[in-house]
Amino acid sequence: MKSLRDPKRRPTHPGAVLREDILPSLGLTQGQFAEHMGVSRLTVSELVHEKRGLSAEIAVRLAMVLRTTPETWMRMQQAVDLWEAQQDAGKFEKVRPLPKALLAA
Amino acid sequence: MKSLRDPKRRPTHPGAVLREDILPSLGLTQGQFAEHMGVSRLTVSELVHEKRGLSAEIAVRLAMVLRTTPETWMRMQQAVDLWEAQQDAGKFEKVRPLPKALLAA
DNA sequence: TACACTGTAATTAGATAGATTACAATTCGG
DNA sequence: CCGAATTGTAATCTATCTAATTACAGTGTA
Repeated sequence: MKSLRDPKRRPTHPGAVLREDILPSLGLTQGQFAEHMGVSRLTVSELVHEKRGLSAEIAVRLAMVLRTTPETWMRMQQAVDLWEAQQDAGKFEKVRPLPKALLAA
Repeated sequence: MKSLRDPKRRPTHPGAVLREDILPSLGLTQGQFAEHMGVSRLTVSELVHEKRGLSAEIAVRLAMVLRTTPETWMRMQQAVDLWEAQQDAGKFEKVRPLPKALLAA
């Protein structure tokens, strides 16, 4: 019923989790949270509004602050990145899949 | 015994897989493979020599050419990105983990 | 030897992350 | 209600990265 990466809707941006789950439940302001992360308030604000991607560095910082693993955050961002790349269908017109025969090896 | 993301060695770069597995088994030159992907020869060469990361766009192209999924390639690159980010231990000195008490919610 | 393939370098263009600063709008506590 | 805190946004700057193109030297190998 639900295929995984097909013409689906845009996957959840990690910033949405910060915005909707983490920050509210912590009762911290963006500024306070930014301080914990050791980044500027603007970095948090733009993340929360999905104006930028979540970099590996930010994933590590989040994991440290929240005492979790960076992989979770990386996975979410990866899903968004992949989805974004695939939107540009035109870019891949010249791609020539290899004949199945060749891929046996 | 083996922890997952600790002070481990650098994870395998996706370019290494191209270099050591894919290209040899296909018997294609870098130039030919680049044509299939619809990118320049240089892009393939630098990937194969791990001079650059594997972007989401390249992951999609590889998946199309090799008739697999882009996620495999993304995961490999993600591991490298995370490892790289964590090398810079100094960058994270000012990070202040939240008290466990606060993270109960 | 001639040709194909490869590694590399230089250059250019376009994106992106992050810092800093600034300002207007909004929210909220006293 | 008012002043302070918080927020959204914009502009600017630096640094980094991808990718294309072009070029050239080395290494094969038929």
